[in-house]
Amino acid sequence: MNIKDLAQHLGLSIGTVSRALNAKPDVNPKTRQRVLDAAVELGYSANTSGRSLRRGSTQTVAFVLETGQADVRGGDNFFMRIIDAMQDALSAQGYDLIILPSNSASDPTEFIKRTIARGIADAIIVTATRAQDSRIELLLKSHMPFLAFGRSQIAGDYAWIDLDFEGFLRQSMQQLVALGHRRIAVTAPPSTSNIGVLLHETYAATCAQLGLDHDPSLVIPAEHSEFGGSAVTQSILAMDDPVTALILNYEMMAFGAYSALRDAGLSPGKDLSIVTLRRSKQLRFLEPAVTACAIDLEGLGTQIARETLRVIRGESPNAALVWPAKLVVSDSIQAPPARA
Amino acid sequence: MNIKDLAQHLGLSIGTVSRALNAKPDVNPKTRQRVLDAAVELGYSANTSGRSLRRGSTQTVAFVLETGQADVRGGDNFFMRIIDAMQDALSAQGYDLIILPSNSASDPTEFIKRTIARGIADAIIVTATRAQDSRIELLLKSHMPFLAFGRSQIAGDYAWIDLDFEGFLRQSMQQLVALGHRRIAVTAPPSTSNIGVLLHETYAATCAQLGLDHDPSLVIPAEHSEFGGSAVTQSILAMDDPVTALILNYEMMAFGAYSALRDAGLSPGKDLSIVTLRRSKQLRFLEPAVTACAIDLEGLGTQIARETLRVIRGESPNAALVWPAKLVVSDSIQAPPARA
DNA sequence: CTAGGTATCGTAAACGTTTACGGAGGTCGG
DNA sequence: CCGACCTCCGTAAACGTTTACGATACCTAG
Repeated sequence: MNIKDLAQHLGLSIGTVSRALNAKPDVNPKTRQRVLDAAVELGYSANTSGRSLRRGSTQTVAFVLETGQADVRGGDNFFMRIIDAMQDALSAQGYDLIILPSNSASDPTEFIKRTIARGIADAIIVTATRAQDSRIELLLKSHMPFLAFGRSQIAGDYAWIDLDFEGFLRQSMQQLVALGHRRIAVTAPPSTSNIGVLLHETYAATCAQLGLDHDPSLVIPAEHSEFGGSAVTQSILAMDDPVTALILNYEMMAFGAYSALRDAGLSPGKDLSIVTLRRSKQLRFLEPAVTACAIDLEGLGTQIARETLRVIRGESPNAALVWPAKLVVSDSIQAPPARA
Repeated sequence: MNIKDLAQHLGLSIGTVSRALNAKPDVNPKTRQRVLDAAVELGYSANTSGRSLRRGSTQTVAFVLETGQADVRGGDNFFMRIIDAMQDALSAQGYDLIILPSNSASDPTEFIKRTIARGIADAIIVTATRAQDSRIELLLKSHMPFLAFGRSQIAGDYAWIDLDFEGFLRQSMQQLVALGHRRIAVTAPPSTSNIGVLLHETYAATCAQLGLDHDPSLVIPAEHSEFGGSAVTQSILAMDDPVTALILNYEMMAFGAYSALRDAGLSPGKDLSIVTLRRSKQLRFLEPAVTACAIDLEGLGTQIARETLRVIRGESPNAALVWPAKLVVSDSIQAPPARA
């Protein structure tokens, strides 16, 4: 079912049919309607290869999902909810969204290079960004329109959007200090990563602001998993100078933290206050309810789509965008226990 | 960076360059190597549109992910692990994998129709199949190579692969009966769905086989979520004639079941035996450890990829394939409590 | 030495679209 | 009544590949 078949069936030339389908001006309204009717009747859709070859654009946005990342595997499908919203926003503008799984077996940078060269999409969205991210350097050098979901330390004029880790940590610490906590631990990725740096800086600044002693060793590296949560909790319980609150930068760690506390005969909230980054469906089954941020994932998805389209169209995009996270307090944070 | 640029840079014609890149016979081994070296040096990859337009095939498999389904949202990224393995198996054969998110906003059948017409992939994999699935009818009618991940009641010659729900239920009931259970409940989707029908039939057959009274009302419809798990548990606890074991056909329901039992002052395993479909990472934090099936998701992914390639190549595929699920017994099933 | 064969490469057509350009017919003002 | 303009449509080139076919140079057997 080509455009040629469609044209023959209508007794028209393919040029006219194409113009009719693409709403070009110089075609008789009556014939245009005839063409449109025949198209839906015969189930014609323009062949993607032919169209994008001629147009030089694919009308497609590629979302590169690093499937090996812990953040993808855990959680209540964080990414799927974002992608759903992106899909809606993009298709409203005539764009398609495809997800490209980049697994750990292949080099992420090579994957991006190949994706650019193949010309499969008009823009690329990269996730799981790192501080020194060669994918971003590559995208900048190749002048490929792209958006980074997650910040990086690569200099240059490009758009990125990320969650408000800073606001999350600041709000958490404020709440905890208001309850009387003085020694607060927070998990972080290794300090070489950009999130790690950000959390360290924010921790120091907030300590100063709230009048806490700043002990950098309380920013504790932890694996992004349930097991990371239990490991960091155990290490905290073994400390000489007791910590009374723990802030987790990945929500699934809460499962590990709760179970480590129970194994030690302690109860979350009462013996150790727990805060985690994002409210997710699974967390609702933890008792007491865990204090976490409400993050509008659907809004985030549409925002990502919008920014990406602006990059494609060459409009000056919001170069840096921090997506708000609003802390919702529950019973997992309480006043610190009386000193033994 | 066209093939033309590459050819000019090498002082060759584009025909020769193309033949060299595609390992065609009539090209000098020395020039071939020269071409390959220049290609990696200049970062050349064949433009997808041009190639697939000429070839008539895209060397791409599209995995249509129904992002609105509960099974996608829950779990420890069931699909991502499958997709990872598919990716490896497909790229080893020179194929690419793209994921097409089909969200609830659009009609799934229209989405498939458009995907076919656009000619974006050589084969389509559909998920979240239903008993009467118009997508499968459409794919059959259009002669598009496809594979259904999940069974359906649509007649026709097509390949599908699905988890072994039947074996799961049979193994679970055998174990439970061996422990002394006589009244066993099992959750199921509405009986109009194919899984619902399958579970009903298997339940009846296994009851007969094991000498249990067959009470069809013990196949209980339940929502595929944590809340579905707690709802069904509560309804069981309210029964006059007590049920001593509960089999959950979706793993995340275990969270709900455990918390409902705790709320009633009961303990899982001791007061009510619990079995669930799949071992997932999150479940490890439930106490006692929940009895569930080990399912080789990576193997499943490679199998899906293999079958899809066979469909594309017109080789007779394994039309129907049930992927094994092996029950791993833990402390969540125990002998039934003495009758009060 | 020549005819035929082989190895290697260039040429050009084709895939399905879009779009600049031109042409035929009709309308209208002078 | 005639030239100018507008409306509508067909023609053909172009996008980047692949591949059938032909061409050249070289080699070998007779």
